[in-house]
Formats: sequence, structure tokens, C-alpha cells
Amino acid sequence: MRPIQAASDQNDISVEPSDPGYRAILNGSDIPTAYKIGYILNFYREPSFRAIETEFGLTRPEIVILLALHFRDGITASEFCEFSGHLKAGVSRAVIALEKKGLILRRTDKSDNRRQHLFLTEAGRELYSRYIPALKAREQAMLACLSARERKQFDQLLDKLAAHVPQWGSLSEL
Amino acid sequence: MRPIQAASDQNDISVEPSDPGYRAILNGSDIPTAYKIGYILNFYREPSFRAIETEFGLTRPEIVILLALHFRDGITASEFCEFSGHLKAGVSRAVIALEKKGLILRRTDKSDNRRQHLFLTEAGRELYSRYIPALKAREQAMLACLSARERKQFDQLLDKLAAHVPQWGSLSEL
DNA sequence: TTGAATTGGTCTCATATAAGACTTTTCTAT
DNA sequence: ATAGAAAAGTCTTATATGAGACCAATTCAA
Repeated sequence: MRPIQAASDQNDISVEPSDPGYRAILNGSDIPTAYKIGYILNFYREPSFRAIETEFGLTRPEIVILLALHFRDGITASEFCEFSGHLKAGVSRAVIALEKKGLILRRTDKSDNRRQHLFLTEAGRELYSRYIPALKAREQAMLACLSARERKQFDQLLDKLAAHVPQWGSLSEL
Repeated sequence: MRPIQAASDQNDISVEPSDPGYRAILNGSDIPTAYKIGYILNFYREPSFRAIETEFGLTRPEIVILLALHFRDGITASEFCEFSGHLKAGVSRAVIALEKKGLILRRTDKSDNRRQHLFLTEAGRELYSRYIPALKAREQAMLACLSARERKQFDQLLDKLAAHVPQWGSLSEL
């Protein structure tokens, strides 16, 4: 869990990306880009999500569903599966649990009785608003080492990568 | 699992990052950058890792340990925990399993009997060489939409972000 | 129409994982 | 030297998860 060096004594030192110590760790892999993304995201997401799990009694997919509903209220479970990559069994379990906790509502689609649209309840919104600040703060901390220009570049590159996921994400032969 | 659109019929269309459909999905979140990284990485990693799990009978941490040993042979379990963010209990289980399968060796540190250095065996290397090509191919597919210049930019930004992880990764208050 | 295939969602079972207690070894202060 | 604290790694238990079977509603083709 703890990163390779304590943070305390280097808050204002700008470590160069070419620093040999870090390169050795991060760039020696056969899949350097994927490895680094994974490294960064693990440290962003795991501690946050673990904290939310224990503090609020939610599971991983439950957290992500609330996150998604907050900006795409009314989606169905299978739509969520499609754009999130989660497995439908897990999503189904999470949806049942979230409804039982009163955090979401399910409304059966009028024109297709199989589909259920999901909506945040007030309680769901309220819970979300209690855990999102920590995630936001942690995102800011993660990006703090980038200049405004670099952040914009980074976001644009991510937008481009994300937009192209459909072109390779489902290629099972890879 | 399946992305939001089939890949087949748009292989040569360059979707703009500002495309409203994608923006709606990806940029509406309160944590847009983290969300997009997670989205991209999920689609990269989950299918690959699931395939490796079932084909080679490895667990997630076992896969990652082999990956790490391949460019940092001889590290100890706790060093791996530090730079990977994995929990030590899971790593311990994985290490025991990997040794039992003959994929790694453990050598107790001469000067500290608590520590065990981990080394790939020939069988470990061989197994690694059977699953890494798919991961590499998938990384290439993921990055295919970026120009050479954009990829370089992206990697540099990731290097910078990765180098700074120690400054915030362990901040439990976030 | 009606029967086959597909899709959305649930359930079951076997496995993987998180959390934290525990053991052994080493480090640190006196 | 020695006690107390910390660190490396293991184990246990309770929970979460993945895979695939399953059911019901819908679509499609003849």
C-alpha cells in the first residue's frame, strides 16, 4: 500500500520523469504504458474505494453504480455493463443491494418489461455527496504535479483514448 | 463488457474527443480524469487478466507478480507491496502458490531472515512469455489512435504522474 | 402466428479477496 | 544486554466476486 518513498520530506521537490530510480521501476516493463496507468490508478482508486467500502458499507460495484447514476440517471443495468465493462451478475447483485438500502429506485421500462431503469433516490444522492469530496480531493492531489497546460493535454489524450475504446475493447483475440 | 458501440464499422473514423456522445458518457462525472483513466484501464486490463486467469490458472496477484519479477527479479514480497499497492496477505498467498507451481523461487535474505527474495524460474519465464504477447498487442491496440507524438506526450505525462504518486498515494485523509 | 434465438436480469456455487490477528525476526533505546 | 516496538510474512474468517446456468420477456424468421 505504501508507495516506495515517504511523502513527508519531498513535498516541494519536482522529481524528474527521467529519474533513473523511477524509470527502473516504471519503465522496465514490457507494457510500460499500461503498467504505469495501472500503477497510478491503483494508488488513486484502491485506498479511496476501500475507505468508502468500510465507511459506508458499499461494495465496489455499488460505489461505481452510484457514481455513474449521478451523471446518467435512468440508465439500465445492461447499459451500465456496456459502458463500464462490469459483469452483469455483479451489477445485478449491486442493484438489488442498492435498492434494498433505499439508495436507488428501479422502474420497469414500459415498452420492455425486462429492462429496469435505475434512479438515484434522495438518500442515494446524499450518500454520494458524502463520499465524492474525498475522491475529488484525491484526484486533485494526483494531478497536482501537472501544470494547467499539462492537465489539459492529459485530459485531451484521455478523451481520445476513451473515445476509441469501442474499437478494441471487445476484441477477444487480443 | 461490450463497449457502447460495435467496432466493426468505424475502424478508420477518427472520433473527436469533443464528440457530444462520448463527452456525455465520459466527462459528466465529478472526477472526470480519474473516471476516464478507470474506464480505459478497465477495458484494457479486465478482459486480458480474465483470459490469463482461466487459460493459465493464475490469480490476479500471481499475474502481476510474474510481471513485476520479469523486470525486477529478486525483489521481496514487501517491496512488491510497496510499489504495487497490493496487500501483503494477498501477495503472500500468491507467492506461496507461485512457488508451489514451480514458477518462482524464494531465497531467504542472508542478513535478515524475515525477508525472502523472489526469483523467476525457467518455467516462470516461459509462462510469462506465453501470456505477455496478448498484453502487448492489447496495449498497442489501446494506443493505436494516438500519433507517435501524442504517445510520447502521454508517456511523459504518465511518467510525471507516476513519479509523484509517493507524494499523495499514502495520504489516508484523502 | 409460432418456435428459435436473443436479451435483460437473477441465482448458485466455487473461488478469490480484505481485514486483521498472529509468529518470528530484527531494530532501537536505554 | 535486554525490553519494546516494528517489520516480514502467514493464517483465519467472513465477504465479494466470476463463471455460467437459469428464467422470463422480446425479437426475428418462416
